[in-house]
Amino acid sequence: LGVRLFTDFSVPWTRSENSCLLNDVSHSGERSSGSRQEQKARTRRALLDAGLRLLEEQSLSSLGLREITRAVRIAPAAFYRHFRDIPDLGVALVAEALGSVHEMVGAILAGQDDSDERIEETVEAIARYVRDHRAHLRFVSRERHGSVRAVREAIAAELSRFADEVATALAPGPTYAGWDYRDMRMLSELYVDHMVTTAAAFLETADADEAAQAAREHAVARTACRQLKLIRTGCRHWPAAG
Amino acid sequence: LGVRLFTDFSVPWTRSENSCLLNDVSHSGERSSGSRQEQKARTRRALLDAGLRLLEEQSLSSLGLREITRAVRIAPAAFYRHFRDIPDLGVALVAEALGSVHEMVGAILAGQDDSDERIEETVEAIARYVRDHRAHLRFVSRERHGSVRAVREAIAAELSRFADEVATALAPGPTYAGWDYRDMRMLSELYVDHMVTTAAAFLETADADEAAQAAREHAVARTACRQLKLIRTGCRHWPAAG
DNA sequence: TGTACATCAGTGAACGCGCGTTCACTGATGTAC
DNA sequence: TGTACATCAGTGAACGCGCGTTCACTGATGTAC
Repeated sequence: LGVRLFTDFSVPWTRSENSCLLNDVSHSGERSSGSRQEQKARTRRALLDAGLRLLEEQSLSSLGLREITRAVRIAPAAFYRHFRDIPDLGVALVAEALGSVHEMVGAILAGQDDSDERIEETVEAIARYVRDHRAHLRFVSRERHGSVRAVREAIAAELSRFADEVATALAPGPTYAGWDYRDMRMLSELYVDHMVTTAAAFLETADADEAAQAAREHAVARTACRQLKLIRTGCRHWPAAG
Repeated sequence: LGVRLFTDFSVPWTRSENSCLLNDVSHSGERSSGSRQEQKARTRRALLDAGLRLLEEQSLSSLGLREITRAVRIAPAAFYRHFRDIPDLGVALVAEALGSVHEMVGAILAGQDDSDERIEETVEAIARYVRDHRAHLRFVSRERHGSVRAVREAIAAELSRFADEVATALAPGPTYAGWDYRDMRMLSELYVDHMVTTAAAFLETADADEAAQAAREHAVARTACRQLKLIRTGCRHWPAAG
């Protein structure tokens, strides 16, 4: 057993849909035990990667099982060794995509203050994160309101966790001394929604011309910073005197 | 020529995919001139309605041309008399959906002040609008970041127009006396994004239990109101003193 | 008013195609003795 | 260390099906005289 996995999309050179290729992933140096499950894990990864790549230009509900297995160069039926169906793969992608966002959010929240510099660093962190995880975030942004219920719910659950984390991290700050739970929650939801909107805006700055893209990113960042500063100003004077 | 158009989804009673039905839409009372184009317009409407209905549970990229024509009970080929392809129908739906939102936004902006009552009326207007135009708004929310470029761009263009309208309407207010164009633009974009997010949240309150749905709607409305009040507070103290 | 002709929305059959799922199978990896 | 057996990731052929698009067509509506 063993198959060379492809995640590139080069045109196949054979006419047959599923070409059988010799294994060239030798495990000679590794401890033999576990190599079967390692191979399985590698195929699973290849399926997720290929799916993610295909999802940059389409939505989950139109993604074909055969399309993915073709990209990975395995037989269609092999898909079922790893996922029940396409939505199941989608849920796995959500876990992967938003799991790693938790780290970024944690880093942003650590040692939080509300200085201008902090806001600018936060927006810059989002910009960087989008640049480095474009495919994952495009997927989440697209499927957040997509037609696959299980995926929508998985995303909503993760975003709700983000709101919890933000609320917990901010609450001890001096700005929020008199705030009740509802206030903290509405603020953290506003921040999370703003983060999602900003990330989506960064995603849409993609441009063939590198300079043009940088300029558009800069514009999005400036707007996002001002909006965060406006919200911060609101926080400092909350609840409103009149 | 003439065909009875169906927009209901009842199970067909014949085994043949396209059953030919007698015309029962008589035009006897109408002036004969224009009745051909009226019939065409009626079919077009039926296609849009059926598409919209099907799109409540799927995304545009997975919507089938045959699926729509089956719902309307016309031959698949007849679709091409009205739209070039499915994305083309999608763009028509965007124009329809967001065209009517312009009216609501206009009504909200007319005689704008920033009292608590005003904010609550605004959120209530959004809730009502979502209740009355669920399918249209679900479609827009889903396709805003969907995989069909033409539709995404049409939506983005409309939202940008909303931001313009909001900026123009708010600018004369006393609160915004010292604001430059960039500030007004970032604020109006924040408002538009917030409106979109809130509308999407209302969409997701759908629940079989009517009382449960009302409760969830109320929770969304309360949060949205507080967020708008927070932003308003920010506006009143903008630019930040420290 | 009546007749001959043009228009064109909708038909229905045909096409080639790729889809998701099933199934018995293969053969390398892993294990028990 | 060697042998016999179990496991199971991946195979490849087959299935029935619905898809988007094309085409020559039909026949009611509309128009010119």
